[in-house]
Amino acid sequence: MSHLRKLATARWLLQESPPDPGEVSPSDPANAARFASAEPCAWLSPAFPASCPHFPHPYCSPAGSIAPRCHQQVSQGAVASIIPKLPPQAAVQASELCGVKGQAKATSKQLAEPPKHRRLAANARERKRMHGLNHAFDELRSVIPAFDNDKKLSKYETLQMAQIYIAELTELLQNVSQQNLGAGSSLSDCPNVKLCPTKCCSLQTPVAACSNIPDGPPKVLSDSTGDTGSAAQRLKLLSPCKSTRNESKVTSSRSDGESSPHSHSSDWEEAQAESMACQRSEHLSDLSRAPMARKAS
DNA sequence: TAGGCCATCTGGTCCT
DNA sequence: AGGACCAGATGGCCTA
Repeated sequence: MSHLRKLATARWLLQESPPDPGEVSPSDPANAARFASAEPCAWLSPAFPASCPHFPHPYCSPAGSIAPRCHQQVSQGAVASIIPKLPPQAAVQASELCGVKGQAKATSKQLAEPPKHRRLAANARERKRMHGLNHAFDELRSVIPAFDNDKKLSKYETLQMAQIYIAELTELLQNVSQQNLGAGSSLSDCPNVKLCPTKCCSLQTPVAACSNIPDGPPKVLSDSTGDTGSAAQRLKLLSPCKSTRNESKVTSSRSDGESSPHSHSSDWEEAQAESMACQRSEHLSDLSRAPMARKAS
């Protein structure tokens, strides 16, 4: 868990540009306590439930109907394409659910509601829950590296990429820590190295090495190759190889986990890095096989 | 047209 | 008892 906390801070520190208003700074004393908490839920932005300016209530539109995808990156067209799927009763029920919070408790009549109404209410809750899950996936997509593809990452790919991204950031931290121990000079003298400015977390190690570290999370990556020496560069190469990578893709990545998804690319020349990727891919492969085993049972 | 991905519904289970 | 969570089923949309 401490790794995740470090990464939350690392990601913050890697950004040179001022954060978005909605972004959370771990150096903020108010947020420091959150990031210091051992409970991951505490790390979530308090603004999360109302993070979408269009729908103040989480996943409920102002009109009370379900907002299928309450996220800035989702076009209105996408929303419109989903809303009609909702059965009319469900929309009505959802509006009731969305507006009922904080209001009077259920009446005896509501308590004795027929099973059909309960089923509809459960459907609405489930819908809302899944929307929350999708929102979380969207948030995750927004912070992990991705190629400039039109197509967004699938849920499965998003989880894979997040896992790889976290592993690479962790490795980056470890590498720089070792450099810090080995080198006699203070890394804090290097303009490209930033130390966690607060005691909000245990991260007192540099979060960026003095070589080829991108200014921020590589939101959009090109498929250009270059110096593969840094961990950050390797991270680029670990990014999905859909349309921009081709030829020697080892196996295709399937969301049902039937094959071993390999994330490394054909132009990966560093044998060591390739070895690492293979190990990671094997690990991912193991993970991806797990659901199949459960299915088979 | 087949396959992938997704949203939704549904019933079961667990938890508070 | 009611809500959260989960997984299976189903149907729609999109793409190769």
